[in-house]
Amino acid sequence: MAKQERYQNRIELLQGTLDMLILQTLSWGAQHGYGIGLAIRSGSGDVLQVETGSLYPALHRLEKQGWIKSEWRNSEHNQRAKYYQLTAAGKKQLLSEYSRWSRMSAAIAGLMNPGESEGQA
Amino acid sequence: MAKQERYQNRIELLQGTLDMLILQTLSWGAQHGYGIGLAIRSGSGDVLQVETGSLYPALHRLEKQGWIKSEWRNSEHNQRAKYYQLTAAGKKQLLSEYSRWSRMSAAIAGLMNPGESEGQA
DNA sequence: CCAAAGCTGTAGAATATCTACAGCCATGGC
DNA sequence: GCCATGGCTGTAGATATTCTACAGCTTTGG
Repeated sequence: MAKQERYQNRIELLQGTLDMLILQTLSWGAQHGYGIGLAIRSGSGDVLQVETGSLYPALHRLEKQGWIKSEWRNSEHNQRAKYYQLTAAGKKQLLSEYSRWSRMSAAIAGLMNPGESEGQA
Repeated sequence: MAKQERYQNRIELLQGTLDMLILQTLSWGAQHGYGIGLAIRSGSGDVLQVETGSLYPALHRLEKQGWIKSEWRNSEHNQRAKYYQLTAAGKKQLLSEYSRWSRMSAAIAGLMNPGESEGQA
């Protein structure tokens, strides 16, 4: 590799959180893949965005795990779309992933803001 | 693959945050790799832990980027150790990564707790 | 003298995300 | 009628990060 090319993969999500975000979106009701992507994007104020090349493989993965199940229907726009909904196992999984996320993000926040209880203001 | 074997790679960190955590640790003063690992672990109340196979490659990566620089010294325990310290570029990088982290974790929190301004308590 | 702890390192596996490409259908404007 | 655009699903391959597992050296203490 003559050129090192410093070729940052732009990652628009925190890795490991996509599954949780999909499950959370579905906890508001059945939805198709395209709609899930839009919901995550708009629900985060355009901060988080999922590329289709990440989204669809993730949906297939989650379905294979039994956390979501799908059904072909017609969308609002009269297009064929695969609607997903949470299974009971998926609800459990969502709780579990959220718990892990909470624990870890709190730990990181603690490391990044040490002495937060010191009330230095 | 006859057996699916569901073989979860246990990830004890949120992917993409290790560099930030290392830089943050070094912002408190020069430290060697082994000490950085301990600091992250104890500073997070044992929630976050870095394996040596993740830690040392990360340090080499950061040094190659010019965000940290190293120097061999003797440790408290009279062992040869490579002490790292932040460069000016590293301080900038830390701010940048923290900003990205804050933005994204806030966005995720918003999605996971919709209606937080609804003050239902 | 030897075990345990301190300290650094590499190789290879597993996985998640991205970029880039591909294709189909429906609607609306011309 | 035609075509562009948007809605919708999907795959292949590149890239990056983390982990597991291994390897080796030094110092101190019993």
